[in-house]
Parts: sequence; C-alpha cells; structure tokens
Amino acid sequence: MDRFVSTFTNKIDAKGRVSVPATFRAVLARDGYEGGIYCYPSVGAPALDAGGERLAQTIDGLLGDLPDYSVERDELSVALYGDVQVLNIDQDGRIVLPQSLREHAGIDTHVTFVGLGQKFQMWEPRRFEDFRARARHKADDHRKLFGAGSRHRSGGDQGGTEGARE
Amino acid sequence: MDRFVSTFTNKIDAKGRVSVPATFRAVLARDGYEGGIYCYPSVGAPALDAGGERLAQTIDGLLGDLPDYSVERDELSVALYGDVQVLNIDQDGRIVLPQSLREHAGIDTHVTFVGLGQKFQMWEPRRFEDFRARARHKADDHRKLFGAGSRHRSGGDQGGTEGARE
DNA sequence: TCTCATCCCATTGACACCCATGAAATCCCA
DNA sequence: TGGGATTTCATGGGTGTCAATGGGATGAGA
Repeated sequence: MDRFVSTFTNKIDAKGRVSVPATFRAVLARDGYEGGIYCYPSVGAPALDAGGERLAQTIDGLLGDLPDYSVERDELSVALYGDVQVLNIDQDGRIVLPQSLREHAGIDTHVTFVGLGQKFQMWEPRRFEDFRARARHKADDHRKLFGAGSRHRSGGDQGGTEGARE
Repeated sequence: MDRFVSTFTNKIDAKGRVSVPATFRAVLARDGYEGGIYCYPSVGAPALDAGGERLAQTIDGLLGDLPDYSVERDELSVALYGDVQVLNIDQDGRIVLPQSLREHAGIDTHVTFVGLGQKFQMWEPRRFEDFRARARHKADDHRKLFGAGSRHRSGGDQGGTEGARE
C-alpha cells in the first residue's frame, strides 16, 4: 500500500501524545521519512497537513518553477516552509502536536486522521464531521460533471475504467 | 474471468466476518490487491462499493486533474479517500466490515454480494431484493419504449445465483 | 530544580492466523 | 450414466499477535 486512505480517530493522552494509525505509519515507512513527518497548518481549513518525504518533494516542486534567488521564490518559500514542523514518531508510533498546531486545528482530546492519498490531515473530530458532510456534497456535484460516459483521460493506463464511482 | 458478475448471499459470523464469494476473490487476485480491497459507501444507495487496485487507480485518476495544494483538491480527496476503508482478506477469504460501513448499508446478519463488472457491491439482502425488483420494473419500461420485436433475451432473471446457500 | 521529551514496560481489546466441520459441486471410473 | 470419491467453499471457534493507550523512569535543557 502506498497511499494514505481512510479515517481513524485516536486519543491524546495526558502527555499530549497521540498514536499515528498503524496503516499510516506503514505508508510513511515506505515513503521514507528520516527523523520525522512534515506537518503544517492546512490552507483554507482548520486542520493540519502531514506527510513524509514525498510531501516535502511536492513542496519543492512548487518552488522549482520559480527562478532561484527571486523575491517571489523567497516569499513562497517562507509561506510554504515557514509553518512546517517536523514531528518525531516515538517507538510506539506516537507523535506530540505542538501547541501552535493544535490551536490552528482546535484539537483538544482527540484527533481524527484522514487519508488523502499522498498526504494525510489531522482534525478535531467534530469539525471534521462537518467538513466531511460538505465535502460529500461537493463530490457529488463533481461526479455529475463527469457524468455518464464522459470518459476523462488520465495520465496512466487503466484502460477504460469508467469515470467515477457509481 | 476478469469481472465481477452474479450475486451471492453470505452470512456474518459471531466475529463479524463474512466470506467474499470465491469467484470474486479470483477476480480480485487477478486485479491485484496488495493489503486488501477498497471499500466505501455507495453514493445514492444504501450499499457498499468495493474493488481492488483498479478501483483505487480510478480514484487517483479523478484527483489527478486537480492542482496540488488547492482547497478543492483537499475537499474532493476527503470525499473520495476519506470514506474509503481498506479491508483485509484473511486466509479463508473473509473480511470484516467496520461498524460505520455496516450502518450505511443497514447490514446486520447477512450480506449480498452483487457483481457490477469493474467493482462489486454489498447489500443488506432485503434491501437488495427491493432494489432489484424496482430495477427490473425500470428495465421493463425501457424495453417497452424500444418497442416490439427487439426481444433479445427472456425477461427473466439473468441467471444469477440468487440467495446462494442460505 | 522544574519541565518537557524520550524510552521502556504493562494492559487490554481487536484482529489475523490456524484448524476443524459439513455441505455442495466436481471429478472419475466402472 | 450413475454413484462413490475428492475437492472446493462457507462457516465456526481457539489462540497468538499487534495496535492503542496508560503510566513510570530517565535524561536534557531552561
């Protein structure tokens, strides 16, 4: 398995530790993460984005389009890297969320881990339920756009799979 | 054989396990599924969609068109990946349906597996019977619209093994 | 010295593996 | 072609392992 999938809710203990779901750890292990996972406030949502080496490379990729030593690049670098924290995973697979990150997401006693394919998010469980409900609606709309039969090309092979679920 | 066809009804045991029909397992084996099958609530029906690696790639294809780091992408990712569960198949070909998925489909003691070609669905047997009855009505209406003469098959049951071993 | 982070160990509950059983389908041979 | 033998499959249950969680002990830095 090589993508983050599904959602899990775990508890924060008295020391502020919370277990990263085992399946996510497995993905991270494959992804390759030395020292810890990358974590930063999500853009446009009260949540935290996190991932391994591949996520860091995605960020690098965004910067790669801009010329070295340009003001734009520096600004974007600050915006993208400035809020990033590296979180260590202890031997039992747990991390500690710094205060600043917890505040941004409104996380208190429980954390909902949400797999998004190449990265995952951490949410306060209730807020996530609200967000999920809204996301489903939008996804339904999206699906209607694809509609019946309108096959959309995709980079890979997957010869002739139908457009969407359902 | 490379698509899911026919329907089977199997029982959930005391531990919450249910056998995936052997023919479906054969299709999955060909499809390639490392670690498990992908399963999520069906859209617009009280059922569960499931499939192997090919299904997962279909989801990837939907997301591939959206830019990294867009809020839109995150939302769609939540709807597509966030609801997905990866179900392991044990050595005897059985899976365990998590509570959340069983609720969505109203599944209690028995599961009806319905082949849909690329993927398959899991239903609570009664609900599926209702659904099937209605689907037949609609199919009949369609046939009437096409008019007389073009009768290409007996209007019967399309040879599925219904209610296999009860 | 106090606080915080890390390490280590214990508990518990869920799940995966293993084996057994019975029924149905298939094979095989007279 | 019929009937016994064999295989496949769905199902039940025991047991060991692993993940999530709680808490004590140790070490580093303020």
